[in-house]
Amino acid sequence: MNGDISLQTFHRMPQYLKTLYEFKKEGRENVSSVQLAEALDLTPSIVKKDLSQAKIQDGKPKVGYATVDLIEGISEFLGYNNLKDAVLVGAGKLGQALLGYEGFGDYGLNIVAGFDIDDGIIGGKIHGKPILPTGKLQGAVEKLGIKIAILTVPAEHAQAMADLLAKAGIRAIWNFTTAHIQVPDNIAVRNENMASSLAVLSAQLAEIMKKEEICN
Amino acid sequence: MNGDISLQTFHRMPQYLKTLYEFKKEGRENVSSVQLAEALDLTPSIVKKDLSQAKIQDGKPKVGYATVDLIEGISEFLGYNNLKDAVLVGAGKLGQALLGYEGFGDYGLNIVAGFDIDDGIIGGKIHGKPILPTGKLQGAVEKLGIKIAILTVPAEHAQAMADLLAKAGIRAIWNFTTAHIQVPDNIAVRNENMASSLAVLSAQLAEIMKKEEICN
DNA sequence: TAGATTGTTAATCGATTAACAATC
DNA sequence: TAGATTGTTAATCGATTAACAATC
Repeated sequence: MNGDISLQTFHRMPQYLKTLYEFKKEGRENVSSVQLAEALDLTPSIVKKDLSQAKIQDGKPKVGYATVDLIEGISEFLGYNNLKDAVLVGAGKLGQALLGYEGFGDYGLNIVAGFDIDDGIIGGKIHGKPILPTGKLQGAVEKLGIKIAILTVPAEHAQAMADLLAKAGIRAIWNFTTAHIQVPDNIAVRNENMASSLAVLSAQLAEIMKKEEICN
Repeated sequence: MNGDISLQTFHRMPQYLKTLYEFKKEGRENVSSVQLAEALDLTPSIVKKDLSQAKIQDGKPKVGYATVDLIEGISEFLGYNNLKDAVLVGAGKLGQALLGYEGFGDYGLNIVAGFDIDDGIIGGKIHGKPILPTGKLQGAVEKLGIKIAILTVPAEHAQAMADLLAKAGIRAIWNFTTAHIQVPDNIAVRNENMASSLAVLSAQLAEIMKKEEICN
């Protein structure tokens, strides 16, 4: 049913939603593809294509889309209305920050617990989330039928932990480590690789600095 | 000079580097595009293209690339050898986690200070980095000639802060907020949007769960 | 030498953009 | 009605993949 919608489209949806909330706050009852595109530095074409492919709600020629209906439609489309449980593996600095990140609820994600090997934090709570020993990971995931894991362990443990997660029945791994993990193809992986992101930003910066030099 | 190298190539470079370090540790003196591709789930074609476009060091037919030379070449290419200073704006939970992230040094990035408006943390240090009032941001950036900023303020302040950063002479913004920021086109922006990433992962998960359903 | 692997060119693929008929 | 905007189709663009001559 969504197999033909590109992942790029999914990537833009939360941005549309955020913009729509702002428009709603400003009292706009309708929005056009041009307005959405301008707010997000996109083209009207891509906005129209995304919305027409993905959503139940139709726009009206000359009027645009009804703001609140579009908000509801995209929220539904993204599954923000029914929370999905997740576990977080590796409660170090980054893991703790993510445990305390309040935005996830808005995005339909509920972290039920963190797992770690450090006895100093096991048994306690961080930002209200219980920290359990890694040994209990598989049992908890199986019992609760959890499909999503956030991976924030040190890079050298990433693959071993991914294997364990796979065995436990996890079907989506949000990988915040710098390691590339190998998983069976019935598991989705999304890499949040800081080093890669920074490399791209640096390249863009170098390009800009070069241009400035030329112009001086 | 690098204007014709795609940003995708830059994105893959740190992954090559990481893999090469592992290969080196295993004692491999040479690596082929096939080996690199296998380790990272890429095709040999893209590896060869990336390396030939970006790098000074040539591979040898039948042998491959010299591991240590390739490491050196990519490190140089990515600018890991000369640290670039950066400021971090917004020392909340995520900001603090990034202030404490030790990996940045390896990637050529040095965070010199964090900025915030909270008197409770201003004047102190977090993970060894001084926290200064936002009012001192512009002066510090100008004086030190800093070009890179990490943006971790609440979304509603993102645009105002981006404007301030632009005025101060920042040329690259690593945006960790969910807000889309508008900047002049002599400033590079890299968005690290959790909501967008999660949307993509959820879509992939939904696809997988659908397949499993069909097969049962 | 024979065969593996490079570097590069041409073909493919997929996503974005442009164009336009339909329509409110 | 006239004009703005949708939804969709065709054209463009860029990145990946496949193919292959060069070569160690």
